[in-house]
Amino acid sequence: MGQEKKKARRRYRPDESVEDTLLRAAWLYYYENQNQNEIAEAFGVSRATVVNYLQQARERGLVEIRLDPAAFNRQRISVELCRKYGLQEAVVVPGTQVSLPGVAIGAARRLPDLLSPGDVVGVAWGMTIFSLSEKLTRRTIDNVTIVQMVGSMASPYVFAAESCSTNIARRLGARVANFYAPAVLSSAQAADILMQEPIIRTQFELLNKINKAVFAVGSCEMDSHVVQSGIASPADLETYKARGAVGVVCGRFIDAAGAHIVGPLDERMIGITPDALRGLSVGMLVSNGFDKVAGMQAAMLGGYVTHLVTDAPTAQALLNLDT
Amino acid sequence: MGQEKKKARRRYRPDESVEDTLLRAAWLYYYENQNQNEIAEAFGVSRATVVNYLQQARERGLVEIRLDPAAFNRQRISVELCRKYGLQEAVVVPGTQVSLPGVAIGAARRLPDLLSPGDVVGVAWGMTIFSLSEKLTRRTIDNVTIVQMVGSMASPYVFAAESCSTNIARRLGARVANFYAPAVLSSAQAADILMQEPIIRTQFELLNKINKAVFAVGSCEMDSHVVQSGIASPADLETYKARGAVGVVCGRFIDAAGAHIVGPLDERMIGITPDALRGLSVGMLVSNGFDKVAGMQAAMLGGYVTHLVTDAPTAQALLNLDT
DNA sequence: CCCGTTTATTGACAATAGTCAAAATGTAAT
DNA sequence: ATTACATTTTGACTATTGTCAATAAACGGG
Repeated sequence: MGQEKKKARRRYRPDESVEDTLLRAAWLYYYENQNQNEIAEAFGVSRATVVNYLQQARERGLVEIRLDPAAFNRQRISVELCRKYGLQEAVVVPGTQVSLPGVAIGAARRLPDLLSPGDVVGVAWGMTIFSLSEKLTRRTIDNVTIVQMVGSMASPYVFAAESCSTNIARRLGARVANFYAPAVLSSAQAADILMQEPIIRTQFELLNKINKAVFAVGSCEMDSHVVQSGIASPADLETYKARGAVGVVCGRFIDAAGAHIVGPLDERMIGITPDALRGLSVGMLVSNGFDKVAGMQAAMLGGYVTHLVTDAPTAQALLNLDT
Repeated sequence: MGQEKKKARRRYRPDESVEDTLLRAAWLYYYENQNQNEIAEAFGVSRATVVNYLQQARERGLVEIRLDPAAFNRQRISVELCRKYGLQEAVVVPGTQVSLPGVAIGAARRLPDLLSPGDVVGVAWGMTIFSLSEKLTRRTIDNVTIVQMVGSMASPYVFAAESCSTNIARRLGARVANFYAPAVLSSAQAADILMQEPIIRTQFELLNKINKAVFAVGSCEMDSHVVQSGIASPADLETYKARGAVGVVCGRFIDAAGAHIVGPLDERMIGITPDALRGLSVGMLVSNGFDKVAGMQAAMLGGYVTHLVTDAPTAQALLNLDT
């Protein structure tokens, strides 16, 4: 009838679930290499709408773009790190800069692949882990439990400590068990009392069941996370440093060999001890920065780490260290 | 110095392996959402070169774009197919047309996910399987053996029968065991003699070890694959049809319930029998087209199928059938 | 050292994709 | 019905990406 341009004006598409539409669009675009114009025509919508469909499909996790993890492990620097520290895997984020967002992306992309149904995953908290938690894309893994490994603190950063575990759990469609306790109390007695609380005991029982864990190391500089977050005072820090501390894992100080240094703070702390991190099927250390190198090495020598995520400059620094 | 435009003319990048470069480019592009201009600048090359890097990264399988398999299984039509035919999974390729390339892409994208190290995978041959084999992207899975399930024939198509298994094996980095025999011989005696040959016996021993299989069904129309490829004469076809044949699996005729119809041809054939396809951990049926519907249903009722890949129109036709 | 060959790279142009404010549609309350 | 509000879609504009023939560097004899 020669008046095709008179558009049958839009209606919502009720006859088909939204996901089906997104999936169809994504299929044509990514698998059949049709362009947005062709898809728009096939669907009878504008191209801009197709752009939206594709965006939504990506947001919902219907489309996943991933770099082959095996390729990272083939990198020279990664191979050398694995050999030097006996790691299962080292993801070295490319780039010449020390980049927190970079390692967070790297860890976020890798983590879901390392999890299986039934896992109980311990999660520390801090800037790095929080950043990781935000870069994770939605991807449900059945029957996973995320367990906060260290009590919360009023954070010096913009995020709440428990949001690390909570974010991760939400994005993975997992259960979450947070600590309803501060990381450090004012006295050993207070800590003891709290430790008797059923809700805290339950958390510790869960901590005994973790088979995988994700954590960073903190440095022993004065501006480090342990101090900033109020877990340790500058004086505490000095005490531990005098006893050989080179890094912090889950709020606990470790020496150059990775051994847990039990000091005055420890009896007032609520959280996992490093020893419980040994022998897990996945111990993912996510850290970068030259100030962390000593601590990272210690953590690896201590046997807490099976999977390392860091960036190229930090990786190189780790390789340059003496063993 | 004001003369930045004077380009330091290109040299090959020797200091770094090619893959590292590709991986770095892909990282920045896909994970850090930098555009090609930024990457070109960072690398000190032209943007066109970055385009090439990214293309190569995709070709080498460093980048993988995948649609969430779970999403396909959430589709109404897929759920209904699974229920009706007791399948583990039904991948229904979106679209309103019957599309061979479509199902080939669908199967090619799904197949690697279903394989694990150590698998021995039986592969039939035909137009569909060949198409699948060409759409597969390179992705190595350790210690996989691909076994041709049906003897070869001078194919009426452009491809050689054994190229189905060979292509698949190559793309998966797997071993391949092809049949050095025709699918059908002129007499039962000839078949018997051939069956005694060590090289053929070895192949059959391997066929007994397959734990997964990929195949299509053929129709019983006069223009069907079995006839075209010379396995069956039109007269043979009529004989089997008179005995209730509705489809062909691995060159063997099956009835509406999926039972293998043993007829005059069978004793002259070299290849797996349908019964050996039952009980595998993956039996992937890849087929589409209205002429195949009866055969597909028969194959599913016969218990040969755990995973179905088809297109939307064919899927709908399968659902419309009486059981 | 020269010269043909191969490979990697580039610039200019064409094609494709993303953005955003405005308009159309759906929804829910009055 | 009518209105106010939220959501979806759209067109026009801009940004980004892909193509391809031309060109420079590396390679491999003779």
